[in-house]
Amino acid sequence: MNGWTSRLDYMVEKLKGKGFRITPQRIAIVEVLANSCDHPGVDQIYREVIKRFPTTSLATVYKTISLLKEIGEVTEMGFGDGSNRYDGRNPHPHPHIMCVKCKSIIDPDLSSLNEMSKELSAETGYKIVSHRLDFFGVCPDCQKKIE
Amino acid sequence: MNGWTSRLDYMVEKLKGKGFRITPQRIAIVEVLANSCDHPGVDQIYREVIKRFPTTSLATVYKTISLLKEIGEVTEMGFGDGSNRYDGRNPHPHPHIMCVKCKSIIDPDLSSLNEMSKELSAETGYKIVSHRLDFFGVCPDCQKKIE
DNA sequence: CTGCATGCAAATAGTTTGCATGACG
DNA sequence: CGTCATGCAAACTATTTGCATGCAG
Repeated sequence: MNGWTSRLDYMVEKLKGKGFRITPQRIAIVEVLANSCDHPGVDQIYREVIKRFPTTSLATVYKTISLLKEIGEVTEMGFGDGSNRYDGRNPHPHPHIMCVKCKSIIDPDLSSLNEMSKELSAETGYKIVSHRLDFFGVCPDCQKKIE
Repeated sequence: MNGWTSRLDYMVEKLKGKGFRITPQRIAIVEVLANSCDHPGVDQIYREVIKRFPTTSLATVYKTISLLKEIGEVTEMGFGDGSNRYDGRNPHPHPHIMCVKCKSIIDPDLSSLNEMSKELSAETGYKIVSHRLDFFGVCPDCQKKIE
């Protein structure tokens, strides 16, 4: 993120370093994940990837995402209703806001989360390893549109 | 919750008030949801219900849960991996902690969430309608068990 | 009685898996 | 060259839906 190496490169190098092979399909998938700011779903990633590698299969997309999840470079955001979205830019837990109308997702700034974890840990005795904080609302654009 | 009427009664009355029919299956399902502190999944609710109404179908469980979600008396907690858990005791958004080993879920005390929503609203222009805050960790019991 | 609720089975959607073929290292 | 990745199709799982029958109001 500091300029002399891109997130794309970082993820590719990490895969390489773990002994995984670098294939054009994987590069394409990682590239979409590294460059998408809109927290894409599998379908969206798939559609982007086949623009450049039309033979790529959905299974490969799933397998690659799964691989990236395992090495901790992609976060899956499950929304119960069978719609997973992915964050490949910042895989560490952080808050999201999803618009309930247009389904867009953004990353708001919000501190005081780590403190919360610690407070919680002390209070409950749990060893906190992760968290998720999602807000649901109506984005400014959708508020303007007449129902 | 204040003694002179139970959560079960409240939910049944609300269903009745909205014009829905009160069937023994619905009572049984609502009862499980109203009395379970462990945030049960559909399978668990189903298994409890057929103890008393062996003919109850899974479809009815799903339909009733869906109904209760619509009238705002049950919260669905989706965990992406196709494992929904439900909270029928306190349907308003509140934090959870799930143990990543035994999958138990408890409700910790944690204030300062509403402030967060307001701060967020002011910052992003979103009209926040809901949120979810889930922590993942290892519960005290599971920490004792040797891996 | 009348219509909504039930229960069964089939349909659906998202995701995973097995296996033969192909290509990275 | 050997092994791992790919792509296809079939398998899976959780959930939804259609429809005939049953029961609540």
